[in-house]
Amino acid sequence: MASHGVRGRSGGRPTLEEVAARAGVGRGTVSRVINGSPRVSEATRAAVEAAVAELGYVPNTAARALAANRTDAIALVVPEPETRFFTEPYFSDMLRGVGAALSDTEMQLLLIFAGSDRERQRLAQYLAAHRVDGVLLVSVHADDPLPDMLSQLEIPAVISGPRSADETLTSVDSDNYGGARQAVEHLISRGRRTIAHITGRLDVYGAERRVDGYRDALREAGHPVDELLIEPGDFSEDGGRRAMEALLERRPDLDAVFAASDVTAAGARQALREAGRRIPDDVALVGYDDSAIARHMEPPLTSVRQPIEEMGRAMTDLLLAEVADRRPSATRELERRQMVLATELVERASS
Amino acid sequence: MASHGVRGRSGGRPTLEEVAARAGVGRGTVSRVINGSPRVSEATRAAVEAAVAELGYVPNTAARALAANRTDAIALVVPEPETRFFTEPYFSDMLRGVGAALSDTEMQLLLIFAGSDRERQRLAQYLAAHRVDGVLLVSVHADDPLPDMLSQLEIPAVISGPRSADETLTSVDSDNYGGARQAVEHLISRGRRTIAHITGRLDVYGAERRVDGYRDALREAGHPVDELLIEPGDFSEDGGRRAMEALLERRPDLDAVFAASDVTAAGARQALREAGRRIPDDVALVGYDDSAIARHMEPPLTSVRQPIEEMGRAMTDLLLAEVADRRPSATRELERRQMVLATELVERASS
DNA sequence: AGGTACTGTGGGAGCGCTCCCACAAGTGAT
DNA sequence: ATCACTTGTGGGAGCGCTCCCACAGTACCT
Repeated sequence: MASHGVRGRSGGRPTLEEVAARAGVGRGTVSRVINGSPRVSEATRAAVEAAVAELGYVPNTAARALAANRTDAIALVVPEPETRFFTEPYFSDMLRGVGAALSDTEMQLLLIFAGSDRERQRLAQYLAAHRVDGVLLVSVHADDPLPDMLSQLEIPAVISGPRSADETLTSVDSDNYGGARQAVEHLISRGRRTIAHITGRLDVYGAERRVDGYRDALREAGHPVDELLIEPGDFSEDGGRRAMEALLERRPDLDAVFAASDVTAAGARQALREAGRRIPDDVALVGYDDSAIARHMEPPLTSVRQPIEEMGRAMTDLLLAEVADRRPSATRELERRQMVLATELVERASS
Repeated sequence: MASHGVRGRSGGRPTLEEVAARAGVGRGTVSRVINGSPRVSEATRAAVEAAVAELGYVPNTAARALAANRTDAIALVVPEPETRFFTEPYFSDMLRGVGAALSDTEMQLLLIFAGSDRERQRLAQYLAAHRVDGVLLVSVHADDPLPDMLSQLEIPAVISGPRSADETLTSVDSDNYGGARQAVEHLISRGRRTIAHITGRLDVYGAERRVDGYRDALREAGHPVDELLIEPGDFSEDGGRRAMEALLERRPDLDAVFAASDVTAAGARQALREAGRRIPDDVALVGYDDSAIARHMEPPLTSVRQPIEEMGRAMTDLLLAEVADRRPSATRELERRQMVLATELVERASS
């Protein structure tokens, strides 16, 4: 209650003003040194730095945030329940990349889960309060209102996996098209002739691009594209199994399958087994994601690896650039950017 | 819905002052309403709330933090590399508990990894800047300077697992002593007579307490405590195996083992197998932690479960209480608290 | 000599809040 | 009537920064 008046002028944390007095310069000069402005003479800079060290000065983030209208923090928003976050290696890889990109920055990372309605409510409040300078968005569903909310609030955001070909947000994605081509070209090079494709959920842009890659790879190799060899799946194991059954019925002569995810491939594998087809002898199988499933499948699954950690790093770099671009000092306008990272085919025994 | 119309000065967000003007009251009154002070008449409160809604007012966190000298955020500090965080269920359980306790609060949770030296450096800077109101500390090693740093900075902190019997920080722990007793009493009740104990790292307080529990349980059941039956381990699988080998050599007549962790038990199991002992027929085995290992072991391992999620919740509640206690409005001084939560024996086939 | 450009510096004016003092108005006791 | 409270309210004085304008000093032109 008695905390009125001079709040421990001797015991409290030193302020800019105190550092300035100690160094025998003005407040503005100390601020310039702290913020690395080039407009300070070498001698002055040294004096200020000495004073900072002597007093153990640490800038007050709140004051800075208030005056400069920034927070020096970005959020990684995961619109999933925490469980998935811990279960799927995707997120930990992503987090590692983000962390790496941030490690030589002043930026603080906030991890925000928005799986439940309640959490989403909180998040909305949080964003409305502009408590972060930017947002990294991963694993966003097509109809999620989050991206638009961010646009409206004018909060810089980068999304992993654009929602469509003309995504308005800056995005980073792996080369779904190229990855699919790699898979199919690999199968062709192994002498497979009748290559089927079990797609992902086609309202996911990436899944669509994989179909495009599949088609073009066949076409360019001079193979006809038979629409009967394309069966929609939904990234799930069950979907993979059903799709495989349908394919076997329609084209029992197929000798290879490219599945849009490892999980889908696992489902397809079951259906193949039940139909008495051997992998890879009768039918070669290729998945997508190079997840743990791929390594542990029997036989181990050839799969397309996405550079998730790199994606995290790239997303962060792009976001930081956008954030920097909003600062008063910035001049040029950044154009919309869509970055695509190369995939890699990991060959295993299934093909 | 009206929030688009009144966008006034260069797209800025409404301020307290603007809300006050709109509601026809003073700035102080709006502040009181926002902060739920009881000293506001019903009519005024309603008018202010209407104005807040109409303008879509959201408090500026930075301004609040600066004026009130608080951040409305706490950190969960994990002094481990990220990998462990994602691998061990301990952390996700803990996080769930913390999240639950925070969910009806204004508090924001920050997740901070401090595994590498570099990260620790950052953390120190972060804490020095008082960017959080309080800190939750999990998995702290005995010689970690972090707790002292927090005391010095006068940042409220709660630690999971006290470092010693007279831990200076508020702490939450599971009942290591009681858990060990449960394990040993269970073995006794199953008719086991010669019960060995493989300890954890004895510089960890909790491990020490488990030894105490082991001793007391035997003593109270009228069994002699044979020091030759106590073999130090280090929580690792390899340590468990070596300890088991030593024990088998010294006391080949033993018929039960209480291991200080599931991982240790896994190591012990290997040594037992190699010595041709059957579990549980020849030797009963009990672990500690009730981790995934326990469930998947062959045979499934009886183990002592710690209520980790509850611990997270309790830690958070205690921390919030301490933080509230530092606020200017608070009067009473909180005493140092050490909370201990009960464990539960999960019986499986190994005993 | 004056003009025009820099570079480096000090410090005023806020940023949007919270805290607290002052004070009006109401209540009930003398 | 006065006094002593209480309740509700307005608004000043900061919190510790950043931004930016003013201005001294120096340099290099015409």
